[in-house]
Amino acid sequence: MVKPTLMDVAAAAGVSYATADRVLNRRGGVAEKSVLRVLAAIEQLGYTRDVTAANLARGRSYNYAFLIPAQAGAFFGEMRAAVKAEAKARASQRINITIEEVPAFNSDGLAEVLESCIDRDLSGICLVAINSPRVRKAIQALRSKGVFVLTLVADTQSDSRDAYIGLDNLAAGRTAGRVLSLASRDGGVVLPIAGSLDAADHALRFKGFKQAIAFDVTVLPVIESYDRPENVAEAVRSTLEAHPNLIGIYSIGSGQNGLFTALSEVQKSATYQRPVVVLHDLVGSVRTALTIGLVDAVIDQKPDQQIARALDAMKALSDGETLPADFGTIVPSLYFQDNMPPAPADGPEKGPSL
Amino acid sequence: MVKPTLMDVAAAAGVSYATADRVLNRRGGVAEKSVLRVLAAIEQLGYTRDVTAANLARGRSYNYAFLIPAQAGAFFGEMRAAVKAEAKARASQRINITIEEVPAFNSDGLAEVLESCIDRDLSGICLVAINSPRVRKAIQALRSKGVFVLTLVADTQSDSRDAYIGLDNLAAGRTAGRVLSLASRDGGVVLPIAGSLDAADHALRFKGFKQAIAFDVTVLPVIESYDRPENVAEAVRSTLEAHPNLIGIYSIGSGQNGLFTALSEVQKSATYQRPVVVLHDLVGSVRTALTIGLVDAVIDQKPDQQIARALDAMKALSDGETLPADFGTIVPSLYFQDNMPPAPADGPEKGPSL
DNA sequence: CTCAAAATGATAGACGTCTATCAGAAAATG
DNA sequence: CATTTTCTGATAGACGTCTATCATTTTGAG
Repeated sequence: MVKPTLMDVAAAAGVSYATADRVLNRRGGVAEKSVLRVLAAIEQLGYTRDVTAANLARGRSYNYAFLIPAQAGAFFGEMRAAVKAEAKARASQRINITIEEVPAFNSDGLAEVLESCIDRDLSGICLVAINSPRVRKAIQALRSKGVFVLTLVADTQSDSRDAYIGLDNLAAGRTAGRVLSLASRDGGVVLPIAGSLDAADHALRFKGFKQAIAFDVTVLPVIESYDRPENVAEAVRSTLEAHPNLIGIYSIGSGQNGLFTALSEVQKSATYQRPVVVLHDLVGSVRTALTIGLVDAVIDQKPDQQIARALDAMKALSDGETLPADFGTIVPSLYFQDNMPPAPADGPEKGPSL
Repeated sequence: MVKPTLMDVAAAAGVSYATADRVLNRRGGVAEKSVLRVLAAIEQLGYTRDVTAANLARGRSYNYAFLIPAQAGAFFGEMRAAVKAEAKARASQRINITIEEVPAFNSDGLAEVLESCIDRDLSGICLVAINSPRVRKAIQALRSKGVFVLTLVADTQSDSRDAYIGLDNLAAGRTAGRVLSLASRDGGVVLPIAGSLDAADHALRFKGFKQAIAFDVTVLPVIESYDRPENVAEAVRSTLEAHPNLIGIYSIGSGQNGLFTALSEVQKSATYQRPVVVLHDLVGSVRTALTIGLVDAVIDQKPDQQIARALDAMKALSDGETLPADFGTIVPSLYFQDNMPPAPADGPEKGPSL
């Protein structure tokens, strides 16, 4: 009834512990027939190795590093908090996690940190990728040392990392399109605002958006705001002037503050009916805007789930497993003010360790 | 640089391992000042006990049972699959999970199984509750033996279990209301169909629905289908006849097949524009309906996440931690055909254990 | 049959913790 | 001061596995 140990397996197979161990850990030097008997015993008893005991014996612990952009933006702040929370939660499982701040939008800075990681005895690294030759080279160097490298949020070339954990941006855009289509049952005009269509993620979101938008809805030419709030605000104002019957806005990127400014103007003036607004990432300010009804729907990429997933992935890789094909794909979540998840708690101190 | 052990703590505190151990495990018989020094050392070194080693030494393993209704319904089938998947994934962490089939809608049957669990050396039980005195009594008996009891999907009285993991039904209803409000910008008529308003979850969903629905939208009297497909189909047909301009339908409960039948009739006849349809639980048939565009939005309670959450909760309780207040609250997910999560894989065999 | 090569068995020490026991030291009691 | 009581230290064996070593048996080749 109890879980069988390797001793039980050996006994069942009629061999010694040593031989069973040689088979289990592929040490070689075992006769074919013994291998088969051990494998059969494993199968028959339903033996699974007690990984915790194994790690204990091996003196093994998992060391992972997260490189998170040191950006003012709330998004990476939440991400960092999520990493800290997971680090605390997994500390007792022999998983050590460090967070490295990386200068934002700076491929050389990123590469430098990556290069400094090479002799740190890490088993895995998680980074928000920036595509540059030097970064790719640093990643390659790490991987050839046996370090698993995962990209998070933003990807590199798919053959230069072990996995990518990130939002399915096409699905995200499609979802936004669907919402605005729902809202414009009898046709209408909608405005997409992107940071820059040169950014792969924004381009993909926009593509999905157009795919899902209903045929009788007019999509205005996309405005590129370069994520500057004043550009966003200006775009909203002038579009509303030109199209007083504007039904919806899809804000593909950042610069949300400009959006909020313009929208609250609209809300005060009774001239227009406020358009339906869909935007990304349920960070603090967005959460507020959604709560007070300044915007309608938020597409979230669940940073906390991403880092949990990333850790699971790194652990699985470290344990020699292979990841399912779509393991890293984060399906976008759609939140209204009614189904917002609770804000991430800051310090849920758990009591003194038992 | 390495993780400190209890030995290190003892050394730092200037006491023996035995004393440090006495403090850590609250064995008593330690002088106040020694306690303080040990605690200080723990604090200073940032010591956390290696739980895996502790469990190993204690010969402790976590035995949990899930009681899942043996219902034909796809929902509990998915739930069962999710339990199996988690069981496999955690087998190597000294967590043993068994699934007990329980007759559906049968409080005595449930109670019987519960009663049979009492001498099974379980540390936790997870069940889909049915409110009956006998069930409550069985739960109490278990809890007084130190077994943690969690309710899943359906709750009992809140003081008679350790935690409830389940959908926030009010938020779910509100979300549905929000979607249909979005779809009826200039007012309109919508139809809610429930299984029975006597069921707490359906009542709560309906309440949320009414809360969130826009003021200029007319909500028809709720139809109670008792989850019978033919009733649902009939309700849809007759309502469409009476209200050809019906904008939306919110199916609060089950009996989805009747809904699909009626809807595909509508789709074929060109008489009406198909109303916007919101329903619950992304199980197989619903997934198909969403994919082919027979329905528009699905509110899901993420059974796989629920069972993962339940396991985390039971483990935390077993480890003497206390759960955060809203730990069991599952926020409803809203899916369109565009952001559906991948269907749960059946057998993602991982390679031979390392 | 002989001898080397291959396969197997036996076993010890480690990993970090738990539990238990026993002896000795320090403190409190009268 | 003698005697309890309370506290402390030391240590051993266990948990399930890994790694390593050495001795022994079996096998296969010549």
